[in-house]
Formats: sequence, structure tokens, C-alpha cells
Amino acid sequence: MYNILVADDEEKIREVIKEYAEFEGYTVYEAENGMQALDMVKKIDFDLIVMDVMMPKLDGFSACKEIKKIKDIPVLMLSARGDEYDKLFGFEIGVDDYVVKPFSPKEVMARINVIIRRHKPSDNTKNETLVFGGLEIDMVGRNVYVDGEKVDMTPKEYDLLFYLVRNRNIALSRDKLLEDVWGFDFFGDDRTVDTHIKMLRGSIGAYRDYIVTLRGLGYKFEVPQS
Amino acid sequence: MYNILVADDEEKIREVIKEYAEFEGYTVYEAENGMQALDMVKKIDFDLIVMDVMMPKLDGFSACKEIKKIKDIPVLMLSARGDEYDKLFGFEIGVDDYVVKPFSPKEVMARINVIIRRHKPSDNTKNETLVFGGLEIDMVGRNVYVDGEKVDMTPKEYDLLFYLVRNRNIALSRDKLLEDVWGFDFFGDDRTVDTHIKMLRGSIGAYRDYIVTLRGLGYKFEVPQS
DNA sequence: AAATAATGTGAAAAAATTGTAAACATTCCG
DNA sequence: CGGAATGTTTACAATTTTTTCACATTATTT
Repeated sequence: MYNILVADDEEKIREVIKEYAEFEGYTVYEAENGMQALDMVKKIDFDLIVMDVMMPKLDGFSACKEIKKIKDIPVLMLSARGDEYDKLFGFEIGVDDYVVKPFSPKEVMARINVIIRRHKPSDNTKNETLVFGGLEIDMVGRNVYVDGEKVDMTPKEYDLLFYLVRNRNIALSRDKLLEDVWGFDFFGDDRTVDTHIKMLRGSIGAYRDYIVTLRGLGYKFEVPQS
Repeated sequence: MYNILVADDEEKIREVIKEYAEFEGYTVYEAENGMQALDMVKKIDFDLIVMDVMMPKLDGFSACKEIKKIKDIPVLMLSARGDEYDKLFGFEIGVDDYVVKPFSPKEVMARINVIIRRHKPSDNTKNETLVFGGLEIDMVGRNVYVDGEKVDMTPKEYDLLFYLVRNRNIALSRDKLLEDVWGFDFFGDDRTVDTHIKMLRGSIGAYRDYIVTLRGLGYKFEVPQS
């Protein structure tokens, strides 16, 4: 019924959680590190990810950050220590809950149940398409309609548009866009953003000026008044 | 903006949470026991309830159960022990999160923020706008309105205005302005500031004298008392 | 009131930013 | 493997913005 991904480099930990979760009817997948988790997220739709902070290749926090860019999947973080800074940082980047090792499997399961129960109903709200005049945006289905006509775009265009729309009415610098849409590991040129904005504007045709240029800064999505 | 109810029989606990929460902009109400909390829930719409398990008259779990019958308000439970049984029971009756005493106020605040953010999906539609008479300033969206009319400005004008407004009622020397708005690496003329003040005053038209000249010093933003 | 100093203003010169297209690089697929 | 699609960089023109500077105006001091 529900798919769970358990990402931890310790096999024992994965085993324990898997056992408990499968007993409660979840389908459990495993990943050994953050990178692997990230790859799996791209392919499979998980309902929850249980992730260790300390993992080789890509640590839990970074993996979480990247995952949140792709899909809105709740994350339950496991940590070896109850370090408060870790916790605070985790909550900031969108971790939904936090369990300190050594943990009781029962508690972890209780928290998993709470998170899933809470996350599911909100799906109803998320399915809606945002409508800005003749520009309709369905982020879940990755569809964009211009005057009722569906338009195809490149992946980056979708990502960029969705990010702009999610953060509409907010001034976004090129750096911010690069960091959040491209990823922390992008070391390219500022102007790449401009090129994609150009293409995106081309794709949304008549609504091209919903994407406002903020000279000396970057861009923002804003529906013009009246 | 958000209303929080803190229910605990220990005044000290209530105080601490109240202090932290008010600092973050929440409106905090207090209840000394479960029964009082229940009564208040009937009258006031809270966005979150922080509740102790051990309370006179009506304990936290029972109060939570009763409250959930009336309204769907998220509950963050405080408990003296880290008793696993308590936790499991709490999650079952709809407790959203669980913090064990003694807790760190910062962690509690982080959890409060997470729960509220999750329950009320952020509304990006409107930004906080500072209003000075007919001069409205939305720094997040980089918008400035003069008598309801949106005005376009150059990057430096925005930066300068925002800086002046952020530091309103404070005398700012040209050097200070150059250092903070232009950057430490600007090696130009003092008078550059004057030119930009001139342009800025032009842009905000009727409200031009909200930017006050301080002879021999620099400038400041100050709304004149009629 | 005259002299002095500081600020306001307009316009030209200098600098920076952005839109765009095209070249180049990379990834994705069959 | 090879071609198509996508992504990135680069170059350049058009435009906007910033800075400077000369002079006007205003305020302050003597």
C-alpha cells in the first residue's frame, strides 16, 4: 500500500526497520547511502523516507535537501546523537521528524504512522492546478496549459517555472535560483539562468511577462495587476 | 498571526514557552489544567496546543482526546518521562509530536514551527508590506507603491530605499550608506549618494521628504508627524 | 549681508545588465 | 554507436543604470 525507503549504511538498522514496517503492511526499499537514495527517489514514488544523517557518498541532510527539490516526500531522520544543532538544521531543510539512535523500533513505527497519516490527506489540496489567468500550472502532473492548450517544455523549464510559481511574488536572485533549482553542486555561469528564462518565456507565450525581470538581481513570478 | 495555547500546571514552563513563542511572533494563551484548556478551545481558534501530560483536573491525554472531538488542532505533548508507552498512546489519540522534559526551548520552538508550517501550507500570495501613509514598501517582492500606484525604480534605488527603511529613524552618514548599500569595494565619490537620493525622491514623489537630509551628516528615513 | 560650506539638480560619460542567438557540451534514447 | 534533445557557455548589441562633474540653490557661519 505505502512505499517506504530506508536509507542507512548500517544493514542492521535497515533490517530492523524493514521488519517492523513490513509487519505493518508497508513495502520497504533499502538504500545504502544518500546518493543511492536520491537515485531511487527519481524512479519510485515513496510515501516516506527514513534516513540516517551519517551516510557515505551523500549525507542525510544533503540528500534530504536534494530530494525535497524533486518530490515532496516526508523525511524521518535518524541521528546517532541528539545534537540540537542537527535537529534545528534538519527542521529548517524540511525534515518532518527526528529520532535519536539508539531508538526503539516501536517508537519509530509510531512516528512513521503519524507522518504518513498526516501527509496523505493533504494530497487532496495539492492536486489542484494553479490558475493565473490563461496560464494553468499543475505541478503534481507536471502539466502547463497556455490558454487551455497544453505546452511541452524541457525538464529545466518545468523545474524553473514551478520554483518561480511556488515562490511567486518573491524576488529571487540568480544565485538563489541556481542553488535551489540547479542544486548546490552547480558551479556554472550566472547567465545560464537568463537563457532558461528566455526559453521559458518563449514556452508560456503571451504570459511571458508574468516572469518579471528584476534588474541587478534576478527574476520573480508575479501576475500583473488589473 | 498564529494563536498558541500552552497548557501546563507549572507556571515556569508556560513562561519559558510563552517567551520564546512570542519572540517568534506567536500570540500565546495560557491554561493551568486540561479543563481550562478545553474551555478555551471552545472559545478561541488556536493553531497549535502545547500540552503537558500531567495536569490536575484533566490530564493531557484526556484533554487532547476531548479537544480532537471539537476541533482539529495539532497538539504537541510534553511529558516528564520518556516513557515509550506514553508516546505510543499519544500518537494513537492524535498527538502530533512529543517532547520529553526537560526540553530545550529551542527544540520545542523548532517543532512548533514545523507543525504549524505543515498544518497551514504557506500562503505565498501576499507579502508583508510596510505602510507609511500612502507609501507602501514590499521588500520581499521588491515592490513600492505610491498612493496605490506601483512605481518602478532602478536597482540602486530599491537597495537604497530598503536600506533607509530598514534603518528608519536612524541617522546614516554617506560613508555608512556607501559601505552598506554600495559595498566595501566602492571607491567612488561621496556625492554619488546625493544623486541617488535625488532620483529616489523623484520616484516616491509626494513622499520625498520622508527622506530627511541631515546637513553635514547624511540622510535618514523618517515619517514626519503631521 | 557676504562669505563659506553643503546639498540639489541636470546632463554627459562610463559602466553594467540583460535579451538573444548561436556555438559548444552533455545527456538521453533507441 | 549515433542522432536528437537538452543544457551551458559565449559573444554581442541594445538598453539601462551608475557615476561624475559642473553649476544652481540652499543653509550656515562670520
